[in-house]
Amino acid sequence: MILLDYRDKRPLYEQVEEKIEHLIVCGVLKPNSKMPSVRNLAMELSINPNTIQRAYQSLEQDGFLYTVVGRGNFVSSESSWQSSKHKALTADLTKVIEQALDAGMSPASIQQILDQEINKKKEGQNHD
Amino acid sequence: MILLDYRDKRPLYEQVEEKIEHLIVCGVLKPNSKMPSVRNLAMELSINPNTIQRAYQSLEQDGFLYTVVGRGNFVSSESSWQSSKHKALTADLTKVIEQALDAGMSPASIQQILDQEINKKKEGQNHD
DNA sequence: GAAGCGTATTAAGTCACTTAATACACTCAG
DNA sequence: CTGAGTGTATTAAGTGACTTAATACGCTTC
Repeated sequence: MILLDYRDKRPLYEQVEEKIEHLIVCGVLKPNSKMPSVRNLAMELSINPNTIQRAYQSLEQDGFLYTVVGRGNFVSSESSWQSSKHKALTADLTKVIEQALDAGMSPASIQQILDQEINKKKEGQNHD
Repeated sequence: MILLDYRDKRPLYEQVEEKIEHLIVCGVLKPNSKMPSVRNLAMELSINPNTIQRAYQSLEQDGFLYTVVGRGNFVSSESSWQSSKHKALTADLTKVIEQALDAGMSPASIQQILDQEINKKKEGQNHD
């Protein structure tokens, strides 16, 4: 299910987290399907259950999983993690824009950057 | 000139950096005026010269100071650090907007956030 | 009540980062 | 051209946060 890379400098729980998120977003793991138990997955990867636990906890925070104590972890519905991602992005955008305005950057400059990125995105899609 | 706060959890060089940046932005330190030498300021604050050196180096990177080897550090012109700040902000904005678009956020949503922040800023200025 | 599950607490290990010690290189006044 | 001033490079010590593990606890189901 998952392959760890020990040459990767990032922590193990982050690798686990990232790969599971990918499997969910890509639709490999379907909503409401059961995830492996923290112990099983830990055994499979030869690491400590707490490491899996930490990954699962983060994934729950981000809306990708939900937990039923004593029963296991399950994949959330798409709407759940989509709204979660949306919230996070909104927070990031708000913060950066606030900073820019506080530092005296003109609204027009920011608008220009936004338009530019939107165009770049469009170009990337339909290059006919 | 500067007072260190040892209860502050942030590193010393960051405190020094921040306070000097503030003095420059506020116009207390005038362009082309000479900064204290790394040794003098270190002595005054009873810390290691390398710590001051590190702060000065960051400030140079950010366009607040310029160095003449063997002579000392000097305050940069306003245009220098203004353009530096502008660049950093532009990079931040570009990155976050890219992320948002890649994650499928609609241009309209982003536009809405921007407009909202611009209005908030305006309100804060002329509350008559 | 036993076997499965998630969870809490604690501690060991490690690693990046901050700070310092020290030696080197440049500039300029005398 | 020397010495006192300046910035700079290298190396190492210290420390603190973070990752991971060991272990014990509590819930759910059959």
